[in-house]
Amino acid sequence: MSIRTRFAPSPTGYLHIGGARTALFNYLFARHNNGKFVLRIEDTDVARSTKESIDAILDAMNWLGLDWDEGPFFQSQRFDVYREHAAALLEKGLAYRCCCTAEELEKRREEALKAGLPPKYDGRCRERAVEPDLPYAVRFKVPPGATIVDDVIKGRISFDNSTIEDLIILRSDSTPTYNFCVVVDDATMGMTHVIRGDDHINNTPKQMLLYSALGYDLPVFAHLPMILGQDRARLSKRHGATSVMAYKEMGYLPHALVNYLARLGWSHGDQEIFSPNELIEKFSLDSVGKSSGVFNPEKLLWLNHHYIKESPPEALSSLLIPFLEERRVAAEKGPRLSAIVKTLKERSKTLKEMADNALFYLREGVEYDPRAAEKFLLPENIAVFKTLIERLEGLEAFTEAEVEAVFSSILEEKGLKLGKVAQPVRVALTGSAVSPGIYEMISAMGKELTLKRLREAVIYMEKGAGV
RNA sequence: GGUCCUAUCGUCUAGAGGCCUAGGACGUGGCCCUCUCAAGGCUAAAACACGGGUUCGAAUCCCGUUAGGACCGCCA
Repeated sequence: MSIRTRFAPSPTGYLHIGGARTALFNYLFARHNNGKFVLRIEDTDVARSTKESIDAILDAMNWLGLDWDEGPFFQSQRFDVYREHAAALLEKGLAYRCCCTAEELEKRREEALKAGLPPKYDGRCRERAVEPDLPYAVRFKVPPGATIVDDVIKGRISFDNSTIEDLIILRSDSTPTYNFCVVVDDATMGMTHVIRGDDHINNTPKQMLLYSALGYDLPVFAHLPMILGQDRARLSKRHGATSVMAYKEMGYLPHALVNYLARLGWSHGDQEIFSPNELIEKFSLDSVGKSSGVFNPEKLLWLNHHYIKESPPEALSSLLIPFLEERRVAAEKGPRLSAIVKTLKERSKTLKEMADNALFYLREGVEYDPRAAEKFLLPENIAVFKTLIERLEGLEAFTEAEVEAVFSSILEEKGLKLGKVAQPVRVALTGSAVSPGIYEMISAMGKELTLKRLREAVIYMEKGAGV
């Protein structure tokens, strides 16, 4: 039988890190097995579901490259299917009408909690003979016995049915609830494997009971351990960015996030770096760990830097443009962007950082850092600068090698160390005492801009000499 | 409170009874390289939660303790 998995987010917010990993594992498992990966939107809570959330989730899935084969299916469009299933259960006496009001139930729950008792529905409508003329919800009649979950990741887990309450499957407005929809959908959509967060473990026996009441075959369950924040509590906003798209905005590469998430809870020996295809090829539920893991932004940053270093400058350039526009500099005007990017890859951990580092290349004038100027733009350097300008002017291609040759000749003639010349030139060209390597930077900057800035620096130094 | 899950360096993890004086990676410290900053190379510190078993032998199996976590909605 062909493998089918699904990712089923509820559209009540953006796609977060935890959801993305669940989606990724479902995707990888399906792809690895040449199966199908289905996207389903769980929007039965009409009040909380929004179109914006749906779009946001789809955008994030696309950005991560988690393409799905079927869907998105919407539960809100399948209410008839759920009602038919509920009617069948009612018919067979496996479900019943409950007239308790939400307020009553809430009150009883609080009292039970206060008394230290399990806040479980007492089943008072279960055996009632007559149906009063009142609004009702439909509850599933949980049978006695025990339910065994054979989880691929966690192993065998046993639940005593007496700890499970008669859950509502249809609300009093006749809309279906989560546990019921999941079962009906997973069964009718032919899911072979249900891979989800282990916060759903306690739902699993309820769902299994529903499968059997409905007469459907069980899927294989695989419960992924949670992703925690630094304080080991479930990952949430207060731990920092949890939205997938926030990482895009911070200048992360999608595959860096994917690689990071894959290794959080899954491993393949000592390997850390996986290409997308390698992930598909090597993924297996057998090597998913059981214990929850702490989200580590530093390691993600390292991976991002790794992939920036590996990426061709041309690809990076086009990704960088939106970040440059954000900073109101036009990339087209400056030296060729990919030449710039090439000098920045080693020292930019994110695209955002790279955009900041690229500013000195692209802005009109140079703004000297006072401390750097004070230390390096000294009158004694005027002569060297003039020689340098002269010789650079004579260059044709302005390659890194040519530039280096010019520096070498001057250094040798004047008996200077490179540092004595490179630092002042660096400040002259960038305004800062920190920058990419001097030859590569000059080459990337191009003849015209380099000479312009060197000449401006000479003027600056000449003024300083008079003071 | 009840149900359930989990437990190897600070963090992610390797480890499926002897290969473990426990390996890799991130981070941290040091050294090297060096035109600054990076990158890179080398190196150091750093862990089997605890207590009982089982076994010739346990990080690995079993039990208990402890500690974390999740869930207990007419939310999903």
